[in-house]
Formats: sequence, structure tokens, C-alpha cells
Amino acid sequence: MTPARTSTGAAPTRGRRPGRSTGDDREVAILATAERLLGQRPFGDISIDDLARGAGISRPTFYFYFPSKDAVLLTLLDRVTEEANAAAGDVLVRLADDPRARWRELIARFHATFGGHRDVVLACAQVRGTNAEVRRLWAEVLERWVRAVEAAIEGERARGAAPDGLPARDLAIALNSMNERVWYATFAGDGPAVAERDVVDVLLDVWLTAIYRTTTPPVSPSG
Amino acid sequence: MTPARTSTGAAPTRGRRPGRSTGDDREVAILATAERLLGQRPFGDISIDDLARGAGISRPTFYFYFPSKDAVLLTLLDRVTEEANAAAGDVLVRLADDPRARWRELIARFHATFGGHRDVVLACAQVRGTNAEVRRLWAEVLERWVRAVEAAIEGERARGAAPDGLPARDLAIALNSMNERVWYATFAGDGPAVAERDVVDVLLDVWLTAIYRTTTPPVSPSG
DNA sequence: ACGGCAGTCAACACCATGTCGAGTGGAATC
DNA sequence: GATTCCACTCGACATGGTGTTGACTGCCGT
Repeated sequence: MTPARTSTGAAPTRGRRPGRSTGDDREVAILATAERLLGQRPFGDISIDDLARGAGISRPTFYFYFPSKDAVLLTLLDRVTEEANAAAGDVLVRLADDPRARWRELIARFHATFGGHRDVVLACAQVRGTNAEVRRLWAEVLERWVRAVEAAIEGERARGAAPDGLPARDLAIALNSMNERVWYATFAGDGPAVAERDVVDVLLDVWLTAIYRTTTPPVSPSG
Repeated sequence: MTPARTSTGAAPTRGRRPGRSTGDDREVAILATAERLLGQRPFGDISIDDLARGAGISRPTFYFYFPSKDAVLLTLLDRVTEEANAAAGDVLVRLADDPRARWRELIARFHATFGGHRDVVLACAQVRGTNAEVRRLWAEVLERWVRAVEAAIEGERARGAAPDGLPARDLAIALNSMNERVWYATFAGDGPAVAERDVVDVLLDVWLTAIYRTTTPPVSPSG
């Protein structure tokens, strides 16, 4: 019957039937092939046939596991954003202890996560233009990070460490957007880009000045 | 023989034979059709046949005028970036007179230009991932703007209005990247975005704090 | 009257995507 | 031990977009 539509989670057009099955390794093989090939050529130059053959199956069989090429990428993206979320964790909870160090830690961890999967991230950025599903997922995770940063900024203002100014949400959007685009340019290596070893400190500097108007924000409320 | 390869300028894969010809209006018709259709659906959903029929010609004839769909978009992008360059003009030459006003003017003019051609800009951002030619052109114009901003920052530092800090080029890249991504989100309207009427002031605020560490930079060298 | 060239298109070759329907083999059920 | 069921597989096909070929038209200069 209609295969590959039931999906594991809430997303409608991704994955395969849930539960155990002998074909689990095939699914993994497809994902592995995709990630491997993304290291060699752009996503658009990888055909479904390439993914299928790489996984040792025929093209029609590919469709048993994924509804489309984009769905494979989406699964890959899911992993990366989950890893990023885990890496970011609760770095911002004890912000007041050492704001500069905490913000830097946050940016550095994202940098490490994305840098470790640059092929996937780059491919997603490309596909985002044409694929609504990828766009939606990315918007979702971005919204989450924006909210976290927004809350942190408001916290800093509440304790008097950061001055009032732009609406915290607008500022959070601007800063997150900057990071996204700067990382993209750095990893893609086309056009004007910040050197990879400098990028964390460059971003950090803009974040700190935009939030605190200084690169050495004050520590703890009454210390 | 091989048509559509000589091009007007330096670019190798764009445009048609130079010189006068009765088919000039056809070329214009294709461009007009493209811009019109981009207002209705994404670039990927527009086929060469759509462009050809919209211009009143057959699909093979389209290839007499443009070597590909992307080349049409590239020509459209050329126009927009030229307009942006003209609009930006020499806003930064008398920066010291009223830095805040000048920077705002610069950002506002770009905003107006891009906003006036958002369909084209959005389409280019999408295609940039898959088309090296678009990527190259965009990198080129971005590099130009980065250099202008870099020089302006160095000027402000020289006159003592802005403190030292990040390398001016890195800062210029970061700020320009932020603008690009924030505008994209604002115009595309997907994901977290700044409201269109606020976006200039939000960007301005980050620019000023990053460059001057204050939103009210000092005027002219000696009072 | 004629050669050449801008301009035009029907027909074709190609390639990637997605679908259909007919299998196959192993585990659970009778 | 036969049977049924289902996860899983793929050959063959339909579709739709891209880019090319080769032949045709009409104008313009000689």
C-alpha cells in the first residue's frame, strides 16, 4: 500500500513506518550516503539514484524509505539542530556570573556544531529557498533560539547590566540573523567572509556592544 | 552559430549579441515577464516555457535571447544592484557632519531599493545556492559595499569618533551580513523577522553600537 | 537576384522524478 | 507443513523540464 507516510513524529512527509524492521540499516545507509556525497558535491548534483545506489538499493526502493530527496536532508538537519540545542543547553542560565564568557560559550558551541556538519548546514541553506518543509523547520529552531536570547537580554536589563534600547526580540532576531549569515559565508567560503578562527570573536564583539554597549559587561548583580 | 554568448559586458554566460536588432523588445519582454511572474510564484515554479510564452515566443527562441533561466534572473539582479549602488551613492563621504543621520540614510536607501524589488532579490537569494554565476555577482557587489563600510569605519576611528576594536573589515562583513539576512527574513516573511517599518532603525542601532559603542556618535572633528 | 544573417520554431534527445504493479522471503498463524 | 501476511524490492512506465538540431522566413545590403 502507500508506503513511507506514517512517519515517526508529527512531521507529515518524512521518514518511514515506525517500529522495528529489517530495513532500518537501509535507512541509515541512505543517510550516510547523503552525508558522504554532500562532502563531495552540492545537493543539487546528487540524484536520488546516487543515494539509492550508494545505499545498495534501487531507485524505487529509495521511495520506500523517504518520500523525496529533500526529506533525507530534512532528517539530517533534524539531527544537527538537535545537537546544536543540546550543545547550547543551559549556557545562559548563569549569565550574570560572567556574561562575556557565557555569551562566548554560546556562540562558540554553535560554531563548533555547525562547523562539524557544514556540508549539511550549507545544503540546507541552499534548499531552504525551494523547500517549504526545510524552511519551516529552520524557522522553528531559529524561533527557539531567538526566544532564548530575547529572554537573556531582558534578564540582563532587569539586573541593570544592560541598558534599555531596542525591543529585546528585535535585537535577538538581528543578532541571530547575523550569526547565521556570517557562518554561512565563512563555511561556504564564497564572497567576503570572516576567517574561520576569528569568527567567534567577531560575532561576540558585535553581540556584546549591541546588548551592553561595551565589550566588558559587568559581573553579577551586587558583586 | 552559437547564439547568445557574446554578451554586452564582461560576463560570459549572459545576454545576447551586442548591437542593434529587431529583437530587443523580445528580450525586454522576457525580462518583464520574469519580473511579473516572480510576483506570483517562486522562481523554481517558473519554467522557461512560461517565460517564452509570456514574451510571445516559443521555447527554443527563448534560447536565442538567454542561455538559461538563471541568466534572466542574473540580468534582473544586475539592474537592482546598480540601482542600489546609485542610491547608496556617496552618502558616506560627509559622514562626520552627522554620523547617525548618514548611516541611517545609507541603510534606509538600501532598504528602499531592495524593498522595491523584493521579488527579484528573494529569487536571487534562493538561486544563489545552486547557481555559481549569481553567487559570484552577489559576492562582487557585497565586496564593494563591505569595502566602502570598512573605509568609513576606519575614517571614523581616525578622527577619534569611533574606538578601536575589531578589524574594520571583519566588522563591515558582519554588519553587512546581518543586514542581508534580516532583510531577507523581513521581505520573505517566513520565520522570525523584524517588522518592515522597524527594520531600518533596528539595523541602525546595531551598526551604531558596534561601530561607536553609542547610538549618538559625536559630530564633526572639532565641535 | 541574391547571399547572408537576425530571428523563429517543430521535433528530438536527454535526464531526473515519481508511480504502478508484480514479485520475494521470512515470521506468525492455522 | 501449508498458508497467509507484510515488510521490502525492483523493472517498467509516465511525466515534465531542459537544452540542441536543423530547417525555414524575411529583410537588408550589394
